[in-house]
Amino acid sequence: MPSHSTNPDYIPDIVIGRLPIYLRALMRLAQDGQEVTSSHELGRILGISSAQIRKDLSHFGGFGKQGTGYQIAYLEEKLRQVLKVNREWEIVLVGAGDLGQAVANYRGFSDRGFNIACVFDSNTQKIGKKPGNFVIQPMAELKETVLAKGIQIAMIAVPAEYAQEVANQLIEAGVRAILNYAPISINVPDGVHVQYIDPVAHLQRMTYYLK
Amino acid sequence: MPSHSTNPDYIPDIVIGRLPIYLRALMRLAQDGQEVTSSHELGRILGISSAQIRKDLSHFGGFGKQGTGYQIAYLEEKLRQVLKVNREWEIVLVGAGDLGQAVANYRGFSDRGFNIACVFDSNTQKIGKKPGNFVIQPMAELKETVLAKGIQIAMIAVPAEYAQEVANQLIEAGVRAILNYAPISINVPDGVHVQYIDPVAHLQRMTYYLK
DNA sequence: CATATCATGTAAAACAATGTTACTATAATT
DNA sequence: AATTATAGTAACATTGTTTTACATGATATG
Repeated sequence: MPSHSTNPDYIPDIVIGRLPIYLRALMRLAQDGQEVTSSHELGRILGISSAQIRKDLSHFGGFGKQGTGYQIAYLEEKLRQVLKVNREWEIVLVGAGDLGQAVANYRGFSDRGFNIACVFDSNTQKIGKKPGNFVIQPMAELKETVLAKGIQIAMIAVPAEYAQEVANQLIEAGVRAILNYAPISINVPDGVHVQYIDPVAHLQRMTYYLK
Repeated sequence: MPSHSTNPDYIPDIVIGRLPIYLRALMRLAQDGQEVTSSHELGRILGISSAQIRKDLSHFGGFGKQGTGYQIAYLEEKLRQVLKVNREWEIVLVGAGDLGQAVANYRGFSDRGFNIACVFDSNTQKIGKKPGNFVIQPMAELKETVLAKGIQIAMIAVPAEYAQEVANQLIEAGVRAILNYAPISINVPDGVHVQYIDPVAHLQRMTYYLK
């Protein structure tokens, strides 16, 4: 997450983070049969100011039409291009415990262009066919398999104490983006991106405001 | 998420959001048998500057000792107090499909003080005993049950098209904090907090930087 | 015991993000 | 033709966030 105001092409990560939210809203509007929307409507739906939406989008070009608004299908396509999700991505999943199996079986990934291409676990008893259609492979095969497939994205669903070591191996195998379900922060070199899914952290963030 | 610089007690939400991360790191250090840490060590572990950690903590008082650092157990306890997680919280879960059942069976919640107290689903065929120890109740019983138990926290794991309506019913029943697993933004009145779990949005945020 | 080192807490400064306003250009509607 | 709606842009003000610098106190060392 570099910044460097010296680089005019630099776009704040916080802006990138809002694009999937815009995309999600556009998909919903499209599904409801709507063809055109506006920054005001999007803002109302998302609880974001219309000015901010226009400003965010203007980083990437003019996608709307003055007086009319945005063609939903067109803007959706443009956002997919920007986010590079106008293609399918293969993912490697490490960890086939309860959490890992739930992640493997979650339909939302393949529905939205992310295919789990292989699953690894250190428990040799799990090697073989287990959840859904996935053949669980031993960790020893990770590097070779991931390199061969050229996979750049990983999900980690192992106990916290193993997450860092797993991350190291993944990075060794060429992974550049990690979605970490383990409740622990991991250290990665520059150029590798990490996002965290920790539902309990989200809950704890809200309890502050309760009672 | 109000601000108002007129209120000296106001603490930025982004600061609140980092406290669970600090807590998570402290728990790990404690588990490893360590008794004392410092803002520098925490910063190194978390990839956050030590100054920011000190500043964040200073909002709530002086928890450290100059020259020494922070007693891990003490700081952990203080953070729990601030976040109000030095107690157990009951949660209502709505949605008992694949995702809802996976959420219901996830050990991480009860391990960290969040107990799923009841589960609702609109599919009458699911009413009865299904996942883990949870008896799935019909939506018609939601308001009465949640009000009677005084539950303030909910998790939504229903298809996106039903999420807003479910949220409305939950808020009617007194819920003030919602963890939404449905990939859609929901509108809530002031005083109700929402957090989102959308793994695909996290992945899409990272693909921008790939290739 | 004096000195060096380490670490917190905080004030000030620097930086970044957001919101506001004003404006132009364009499109659709009346 | 006039009115209304909207995007896109720029300038600005405001707010929020992070970093820097440093005074103070604690600990360790020689």
